[in-house]
Amino acid sequence: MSASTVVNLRSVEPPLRDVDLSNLDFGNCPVRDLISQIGGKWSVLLLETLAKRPYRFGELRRMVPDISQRMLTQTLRDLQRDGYIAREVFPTKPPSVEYRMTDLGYSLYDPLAQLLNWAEANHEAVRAARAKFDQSPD
Amino acid sequence: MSASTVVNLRSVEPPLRDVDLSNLDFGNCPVRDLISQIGGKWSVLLLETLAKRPYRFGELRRMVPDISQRMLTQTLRDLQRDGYIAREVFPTKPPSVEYRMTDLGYSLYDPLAQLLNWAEANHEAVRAARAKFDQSPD
DNA sequence: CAGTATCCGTATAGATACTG
DNA sequence: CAGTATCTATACGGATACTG
Repeated sequence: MSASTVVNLRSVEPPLRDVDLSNLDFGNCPVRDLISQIGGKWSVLLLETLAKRPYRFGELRRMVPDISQRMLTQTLRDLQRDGYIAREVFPTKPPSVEYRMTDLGYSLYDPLAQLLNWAEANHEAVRAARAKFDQSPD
Repeated sequence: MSASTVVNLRSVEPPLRDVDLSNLDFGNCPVRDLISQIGGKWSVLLLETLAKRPYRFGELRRMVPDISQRMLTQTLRDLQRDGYIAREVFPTKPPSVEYRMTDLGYSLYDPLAQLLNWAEANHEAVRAARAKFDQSPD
């Protein structure tokens, strides 16, 4: 969890380099901070949508019909607060508001998309594992 | 978010094409499925730990002191159910149980680690954006 | 159009006590 | 040692109604 975290894929002899849980100090842990944000029910979906192009509030509502107005507002505000998306108000009559992804948002979306690809590619394996476990928990 | 979703990996330039929200069918959405699992408070932490080497239950408890016994058990079972980790019981006296990462778990950990690296590298930017927003919400 | 405000049910997680 | 069982607090998310 430290900055020196290395992806060690082969557990040969233990390099035993600590995951450094000593200063995992939640609330300050950037990883949990990120995960808990994108772990929200709608965050990833909105990031995916806005990665394509900017959208207005009402457009987003129509594109993600299952979301309630409340959750759309809240999720957008959270994403904006963290700097992933920007909100621009056009003083039209009636007012319109546009949301667009920021550079920071795009930089997040790059590794995030790789994770999403993994999910797409491997969800069958996961479902299989799950079915097997539910049948006979080892 | 459907099975036909194609996530474009271009790390450079024009971000992304279709997301295909038309038939996003939650409950079957592999992405939400994954995100909601690793979105749990302890999943990522345990995956990181077990990516290093196998650990026994008690060792995990000591390495992640904040976790309750209940949540440790539950999170480990969930991760096992999805096939990310394996559980092996040694009929010693008293019994000992070892948890280790599976191949599927390692394959997940690869893209996941990239996301974690992003979090480490950019959490200052996020914190800054957040502070600015809290001071004067645009 | 793009939000707020309010209410309420459910899911998630912690504390504590007990067990094969 | 490695868990279960129970109870409880809170966070998350949905529905509905109202507004600049």
